Amino acid sequence: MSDQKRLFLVDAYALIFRGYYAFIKNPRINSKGEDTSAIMGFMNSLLDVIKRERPDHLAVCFDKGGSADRVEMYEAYKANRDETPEGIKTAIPHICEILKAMHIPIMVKEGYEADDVIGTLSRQAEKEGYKTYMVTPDKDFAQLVTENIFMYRPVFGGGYETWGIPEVQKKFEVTDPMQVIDFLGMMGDASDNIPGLPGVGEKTAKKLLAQYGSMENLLANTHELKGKMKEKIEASKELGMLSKKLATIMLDVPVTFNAKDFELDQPDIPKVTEIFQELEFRQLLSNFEKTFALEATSTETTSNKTEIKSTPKETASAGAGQFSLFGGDISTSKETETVSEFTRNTTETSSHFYQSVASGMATKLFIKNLMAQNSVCFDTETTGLNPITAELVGIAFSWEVGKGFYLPFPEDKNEAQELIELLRPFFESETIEKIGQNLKYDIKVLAKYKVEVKGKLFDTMLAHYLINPDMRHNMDILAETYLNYTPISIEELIGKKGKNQLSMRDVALDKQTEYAVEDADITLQLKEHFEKELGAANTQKLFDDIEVPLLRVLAAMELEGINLNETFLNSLSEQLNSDIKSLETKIYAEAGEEFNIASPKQLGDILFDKLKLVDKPKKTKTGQYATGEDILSYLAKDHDIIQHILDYRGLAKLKSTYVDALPNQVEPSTGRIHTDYMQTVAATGRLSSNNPNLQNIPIRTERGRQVRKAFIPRSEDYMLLAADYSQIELRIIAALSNEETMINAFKNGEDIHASTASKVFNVPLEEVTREQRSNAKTVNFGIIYGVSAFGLSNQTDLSRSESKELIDTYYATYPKLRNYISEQIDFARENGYVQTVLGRRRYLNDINSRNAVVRGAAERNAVNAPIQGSAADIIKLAMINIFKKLSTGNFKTKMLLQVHDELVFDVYKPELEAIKTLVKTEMENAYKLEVPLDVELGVGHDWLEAH
DNA sequence: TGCAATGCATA
DNA sequence: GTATGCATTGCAA
Repeated sequence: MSDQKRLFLVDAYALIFRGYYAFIKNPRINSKGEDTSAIMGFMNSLLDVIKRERPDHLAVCFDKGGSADRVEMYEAYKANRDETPEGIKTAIPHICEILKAMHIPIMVKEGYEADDVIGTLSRQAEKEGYKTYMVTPDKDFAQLVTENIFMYRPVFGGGYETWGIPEVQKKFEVTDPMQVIDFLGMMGDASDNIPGLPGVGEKTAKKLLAQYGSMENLLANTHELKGKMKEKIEASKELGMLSKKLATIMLDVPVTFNAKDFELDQPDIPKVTEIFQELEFRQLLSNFEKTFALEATSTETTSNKTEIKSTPKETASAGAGQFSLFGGDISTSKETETVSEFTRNTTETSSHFYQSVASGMATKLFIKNLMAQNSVCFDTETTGLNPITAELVGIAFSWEVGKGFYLPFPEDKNEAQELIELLRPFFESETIEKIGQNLKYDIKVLAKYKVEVKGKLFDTMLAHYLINPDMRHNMDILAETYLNYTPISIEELIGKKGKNQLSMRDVALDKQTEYAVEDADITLQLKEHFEKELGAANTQKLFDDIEVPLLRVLAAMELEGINLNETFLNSLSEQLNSDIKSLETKIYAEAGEEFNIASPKQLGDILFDKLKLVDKPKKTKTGQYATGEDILSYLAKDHDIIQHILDYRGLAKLKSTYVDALPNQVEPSTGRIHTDYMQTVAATGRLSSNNPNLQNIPIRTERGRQVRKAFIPRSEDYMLLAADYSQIELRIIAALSNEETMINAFKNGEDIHASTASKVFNVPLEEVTREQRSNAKTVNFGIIYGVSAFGLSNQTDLSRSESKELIDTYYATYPKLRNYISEQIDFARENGYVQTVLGRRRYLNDINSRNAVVRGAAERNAVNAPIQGSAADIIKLAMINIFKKLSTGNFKTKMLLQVHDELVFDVYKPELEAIKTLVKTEMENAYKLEVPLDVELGVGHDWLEAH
């Protein structure tokens, strides 16, 4: 190895942005509501570099105040950059503080970019005999590469690549790295707003460079070019030279490379520890400690450096002769400490003991051991994702971290049932707690084997939903976030989805075991993690009293499904088809040509380019003409074609999304539609429904409403009952704000929108016009969504100023409502979250954003989330109570659907009166507010009639 | 084949 | 102005 000294220069902003966006779908938010994604991302990269390369010398370089020289040359330089995201701005001071504590020099020079600082330092270091590595993903740096200066680029998916001269030559098709400047100058750079030569992209730039070698030479020989390109380039010679200058990294920044200052020495460990703890970087802290602890030991030991040892890993199969393995003595034998590794742990790097259990005696012994536990994590493996058709392939169990067992299931149905019978005492035990990730799925699978899962439940997915509802809750994400562990991916096991995907049944037993037990093991670890965090506030109660009991309710509703009148839908489809056809003919005639009406792009071109229906049409953000419903509605009265298009769209949507789609969703084995309720996706606490979505079946238009006729009771002996909360969100906001005027209106059973209109427009209740009521209704809803005059005027015929006036009068009428709204916003500012009546939280990181648009959105969330969320809490309570009564009362009636403020039941006719009372009582009394809750009931032979 | 953009259904 | 899910087009890979 060369003993040449190595200097690493880190391009701070580039890594910070990269880190920030790596977490963009899943931002890291700590308990104080701070977005720490950028800090985390940057620190991960920095520690990674230190750990991998152990540089002798290291500095981190920042931009400051942009490049004065470049802006002087070209006003638009970097002008199109979006404003730096809030999460990055707030990260910078933290990062600087950490770097200081780590004794890593920060290099900045006012008026220069990090590129220039790095360029200058690397040249200076080169003269002093250093090898320099520029740590950055930014390709622009390639121009600086020499024999002694390299790029050290993080690559997607982890790891780094080093670019020396040969790599740059290959990447850019140049002979000398300096030509990268010409290359960038020619093709331009959208992100830096370097214009480049018009019409020249990457391909052409490479070609020209190969031919002419430099920008100057190209511009001097434009006579050799041909056609359009010749014209364009000759006309832009100045632009070309300017672009080249802008792309050139400066090498004469007034900074000095002082070797002594740049030496990497031991950080101030207590200080760094303190900062990391403050930011709640548990995993990062341990990485940090390992990174520097390792360095300490490796310098102390004189013996040859020991690389990280390979890890013990055991996948054993317990045959009948190995009973003792169940006795619990295994932990003493092979287990060693988890390896200290910076990178994520995986099944390859973590010590574990996963075992499959053979049939016969081994299984019996295993179950005996299982029954002796107080709390067990389990995970079912099946042949597919649909729990109604999926068959059990195996079940994994774990009750001790790092250890678990896998019980494979025979393919033969009778044998499988025999095996599950052995497990019945476990699943139906009231005393053994069951832990799982998305237990609703496992419960549904086991229900097919007539096994009920009883006893206390702990669902890690639900737990995390309450802890941080804005995140996603896949096990893989949770494992990576909280355990720094990457589980075996299902794709690794059964392949990408599509043609050649295997079934779990086709996977070798040892692989099944590794995968399945790993899931159970991880889930168990996550549980230990989350149960502590649930302690905060009312979260534990919400978990125990709402989400976990609801899981069983939802499982039952989903298994039950709902009956669908397919014959009816088929005839509806025919009708729609002929109507669509005739509209199509009319539209083509009016447009003078045939085109795809469903394509917004083509439609826009026809309407606005060809027919020129409007002087200056509105464009969407992608530059297309906007053809949304709101836009077209304005034009409808002037042009027949518009109304026809709107009708066409409506019918086409109806047909494809509902009338034709629903019959395909009927489950053959039950003949019914089984939706899947997602309990952990809506940040406010609502449920969502998919495959199919039964929460958006049409109702507003006459035509659409017909689809509801297709939802019918299970048989002649049943009727559908629909129970709706009337105005629940308005009642909640009235109650929470303690606005007496509104509360009294509800108490008196008034028509709330008319009542609001009467007060706001100052007319007697009987004289409220339809228009006044309608406007009052819009404002009432607007309040729930966090009104603005702008939004209101968009929704009504009112102008912006009329809207403002209406809102002002509204607030004057209901002063406490206004107070409540500002209280919510203040609360969010102070605490970083808002909460529902049951204490369900929603964190709002942007509430203090300096960006007014972003902040405004967070403020509307602060108003809406408690309202929408409280309504969700209340109906969840009602569902749990009703479900309980239906079971204990041995009713034949089943709860089938939930649509946010509505419940639908399949009612056994003899039970109708009892059920009506039961449902209304439970719903209206699910939660006590200052305002009475009101539930409207409807009964019918289909869902439409029930309304 | 997968993804973003657009549009639209519900509460 | 809040919260979702899904069909379609059209482009990228």
